[in-house]
Amino acid sequence: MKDDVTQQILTAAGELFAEHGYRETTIRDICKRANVNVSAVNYYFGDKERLYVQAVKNARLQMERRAPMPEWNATTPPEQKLRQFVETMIRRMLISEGSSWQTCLLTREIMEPTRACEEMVQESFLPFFQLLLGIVRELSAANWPDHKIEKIGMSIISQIVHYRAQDRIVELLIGSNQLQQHYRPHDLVDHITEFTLAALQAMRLADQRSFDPTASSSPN
Amino acid sequence: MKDDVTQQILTAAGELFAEHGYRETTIRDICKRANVNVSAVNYYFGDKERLYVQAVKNARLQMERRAPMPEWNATTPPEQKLRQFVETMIRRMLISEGSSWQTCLLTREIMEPTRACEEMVQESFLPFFQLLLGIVRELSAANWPDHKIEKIGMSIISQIVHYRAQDRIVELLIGSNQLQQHYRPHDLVDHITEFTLAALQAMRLADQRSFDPTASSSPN
DNA sequence: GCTCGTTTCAAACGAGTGTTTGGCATTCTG
DNA sequence: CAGAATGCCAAACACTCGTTTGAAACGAGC
Repeated sequence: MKDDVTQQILTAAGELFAEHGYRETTIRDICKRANVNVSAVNYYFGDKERLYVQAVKNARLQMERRAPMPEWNATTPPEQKLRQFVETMIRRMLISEGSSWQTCLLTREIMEPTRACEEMVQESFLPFFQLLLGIVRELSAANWPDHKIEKIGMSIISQIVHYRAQDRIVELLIGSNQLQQHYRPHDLVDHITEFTLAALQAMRLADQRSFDPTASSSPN
Repeated sequence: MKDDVTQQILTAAGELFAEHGYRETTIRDICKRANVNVSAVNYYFGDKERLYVQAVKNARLQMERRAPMPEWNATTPPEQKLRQFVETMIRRMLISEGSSWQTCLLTREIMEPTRACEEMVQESFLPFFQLLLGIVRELSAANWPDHKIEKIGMSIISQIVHYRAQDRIVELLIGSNQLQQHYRPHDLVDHITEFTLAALQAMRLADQRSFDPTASSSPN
């Protein structure tokens, strides 16, 4: 019975924290949704802050379980890896079955980090980002410095995160009609992959040209 | 004297709202910083929410005044326009003289829109975004549909906003050493412009090739 | 059936917050 | 100058919220 109650509280808390944020969510609201007494939070979790940290961790684990990274072997081309990376991240961020309170909560934590943030970064984001950098490295010229690879990685991440973190603004800028028609997860994966691969291709080409100006002489 | 007091309150409120958010800043904190009595807020602004809306508007006007868009004529090449657009937006978002509470406050409003958001979008963001779309259109193939242009615009915006909205995560991912060394505003303008122009160039090329496969036959 | 540890509950506590109030000081006005 | 209007202030009010409390209900083990 104990595990049952804690899980009920964790879920209710996750949903409410995701929707309204830490400060705007009251323990009373959480307990009402979880059908438990107000003092249950303090009894099982100590205080509101520790409940929040647990709820964030719970959300992260659920999210990773829902959209795991695909497995690759040595022959998988980097273009395919990049596409699948973007696909996985979009799935984690934007899947709208039940509109995924898990990612909403984690996005809040990205935008305004609290004590729950550091574990999230260490356990999840840093390895995830390193994986991306490896893919980008495969698609880059050999002589590019690390900080250039990292900036490209940031450019990729930012495009994906944008549609979750600034979703309200996106809707206001392009209208909800366009949004439903042309901004489905699949469309976004296509666009972001295409845009990124195009950029990398042209940057490799420009780099190569600067060493070997005879390759092509078309100006502009 | 009246204008003096309201301006003092607006500034104090803007700084505190930017740093701690709406809910976490109290009227008492604002009035203490502004050296006025607690009841001054209700006397001059009605209530806390209306003060917040005014503070956001005030911040937006100050930000636009600080980093106006450059003037262009008919002969300005679109590549230069894009670079200057990115430069202006980076300056608005990231200038750290006094670490610009104005943009912090506006970024909060982007991430979690309140009643103050709609005016900000209508008055500032929408025309700004339309301007960007015009530039992108100049750099695109003639047959690309509107939603493709818009997605490219989003890719540009997102790269810039990312460094303000997710700045804590950026620091955790790349380390504060790297951040100070390679992520100065100027470096970011360079990278984002280069990345975007490269993407557009290769996308134009790919588009052109699909109509005229004889242009180049290099595989990969 | 009794006991003891655990879980649940209604009620209360105490700190913090937005807002109001009633009066005092200052400034404008006829 | 008298009086009205405005600006300003300390105190109080009303309410919310996180947390605590003390007792009741429950359940396993002897």
